[in-house]
Amino acid sequence: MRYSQAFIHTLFEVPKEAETSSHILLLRGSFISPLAAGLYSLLPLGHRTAEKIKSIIREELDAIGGLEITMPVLNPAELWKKTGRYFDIGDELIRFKDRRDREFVLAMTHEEVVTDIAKQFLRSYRDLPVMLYQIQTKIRDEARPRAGLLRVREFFMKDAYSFHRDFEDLDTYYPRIFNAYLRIFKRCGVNSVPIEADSGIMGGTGSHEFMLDSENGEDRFVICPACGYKANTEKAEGLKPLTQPPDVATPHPMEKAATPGIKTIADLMQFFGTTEDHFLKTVAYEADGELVLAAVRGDFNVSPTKLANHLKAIHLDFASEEALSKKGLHAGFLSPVGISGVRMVFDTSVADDILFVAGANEPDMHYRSVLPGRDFKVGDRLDIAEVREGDMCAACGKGALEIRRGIELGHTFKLGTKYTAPESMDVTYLDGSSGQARVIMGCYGIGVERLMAAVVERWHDQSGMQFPISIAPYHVIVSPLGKDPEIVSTAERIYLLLNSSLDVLLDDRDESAGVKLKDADLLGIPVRIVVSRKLMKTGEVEVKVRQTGEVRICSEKDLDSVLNEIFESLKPSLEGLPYMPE
RNA sequence: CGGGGCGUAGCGCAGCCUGGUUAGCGCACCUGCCUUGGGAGCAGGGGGUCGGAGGUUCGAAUCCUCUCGCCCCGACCA
Repeated sequence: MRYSQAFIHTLFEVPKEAETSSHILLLRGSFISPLAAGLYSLLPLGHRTAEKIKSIIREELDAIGGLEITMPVLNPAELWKKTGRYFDIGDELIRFKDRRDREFVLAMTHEEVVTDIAKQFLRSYRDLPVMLYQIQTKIRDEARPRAGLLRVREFFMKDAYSFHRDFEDLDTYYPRIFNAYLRIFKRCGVNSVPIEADSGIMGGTGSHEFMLDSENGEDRFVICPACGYKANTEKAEGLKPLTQPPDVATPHPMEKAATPGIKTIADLMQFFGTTEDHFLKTVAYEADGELVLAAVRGDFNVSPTKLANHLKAIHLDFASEEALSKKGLHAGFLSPVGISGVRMVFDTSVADDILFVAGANEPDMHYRSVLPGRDFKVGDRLDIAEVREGDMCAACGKGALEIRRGIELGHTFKLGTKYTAPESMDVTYLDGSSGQARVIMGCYGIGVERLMAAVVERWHDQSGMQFPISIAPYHVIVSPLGKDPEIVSTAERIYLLLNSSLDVLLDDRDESAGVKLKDADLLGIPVRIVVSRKLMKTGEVEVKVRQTGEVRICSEKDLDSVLNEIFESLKPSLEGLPYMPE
């Protein structure tokens, strides 16, 4: 392709709305064009890269037996009501009526539709397992799109769904997807970190997120340097040792203390002369409308995600003043002491050997020397606390957990029967012996544009992007510097020679050397071939590798072998990541 | 949804506080000459409902009211 015909319109200046490097560079390189908040057009360069990512995804999924399909984005609301998601999902799901007044939604994923297909066609154990996937538009009315392509409202998602005769088969199948994911990201030029994840509203029995370690990521995950445990902070568990030894040796009886106007933990610490971890922090939530009190040790915070999961709640929110006063409770002085008729959840940090300071369930009053078990009843203790940087790893007890930011590149779920259950879409098959059995599902997603942006986050420098050869819009850019006939004809010759086997961009513009070189750097084309007057004297050309900065000067006839060497060196290593066919 | 910032040419900005010719600058774009190893030079040129609506005024980019949009932080987020 000739540069002058390629619809490339680079920007010299940084668009004001962009702050993240991938956002800035994709805009400056004219890969994308904003339409509205969280909506982008993919321009020719961005489109080419997205298509290359899609091809890699297809190759890897086809290699493990995946079958590509296409499902409609427009879905009848009825289907989504059947699985309950119509009611469980908030404003993120776009709903509307058609001209005949029938309710529709714009699909944000396709579990409903694919399960409907499964119900129609999967009859016998002979039909299982099967994996169907598509690369299709997803629409989500995100509360806050951000960072260019990292979080948008409409995007291409590769969504795959597998169907199995039982959980064992799903467990056997899952590593194939897992490995294919590692291969896909690796082939796109980035290392992904698989972490244990919360499955959220999707439900199910197990889930992994594939993260790219990145400052600009919006997710947080922990990593244990000792045992390698990795998990989303929404799920990760740390040990909860005390900063001071327990104090049951002198089990003072509980006593009430007036604490007029003292509200913050800091003030209370001073008032009672004790440390944060000797307070009992009680927080009120409404879980699907029911008032719930959650108690953690004072140095922890309640994790809403963990709490919601334990409660199997769809909607969890801080309790309103009204909900509290209906039960005669007062925010700021909540306590499990003397409470009844309200559901309580205790964190594992609420230990039996600590004399706590706790609220008194009346204004301006606290108790001191509150002993769990003696002064209030403790049921099961669950992990509902947010993990903190430096907490000891609960998996090995040896490592201090590190918290990292990451970009979620992909997510895999063992769904189980969430969509095939009788109360959902009720999908069964004939198992060949005892009759009907329930289909077990898994689902697996990758955001295409997000992956593109993530690769740019990982691969760029001051001058611009540094695309991995596998997903670069063009493999090679040929830049003739100057208009001498000899320079032009050499560049043309090289272009025609390479263009039959590679994606080549010929910078045929009447631009200064500086402009051409700067643009080549900005666009991040992996290999640049410069033809210049300086080099013409010896009949040579310059080959430069964008990612490494490596420069080779070679004659035109050696170009082929030099390029072969370079391309070989740019291939990602897939060592240890074999296909896992059936 | 809460907090903050910003809307003037394709991009980046000045002008606004203190209202007053034809709204200005750099980049980009077009024409010609010239130049070709790091966003050159000279000359000429096109491009604006100053986000929108209403108001104040003889007169509004500028003052007032409302409104829409975009970005950032947080909440939220199959």
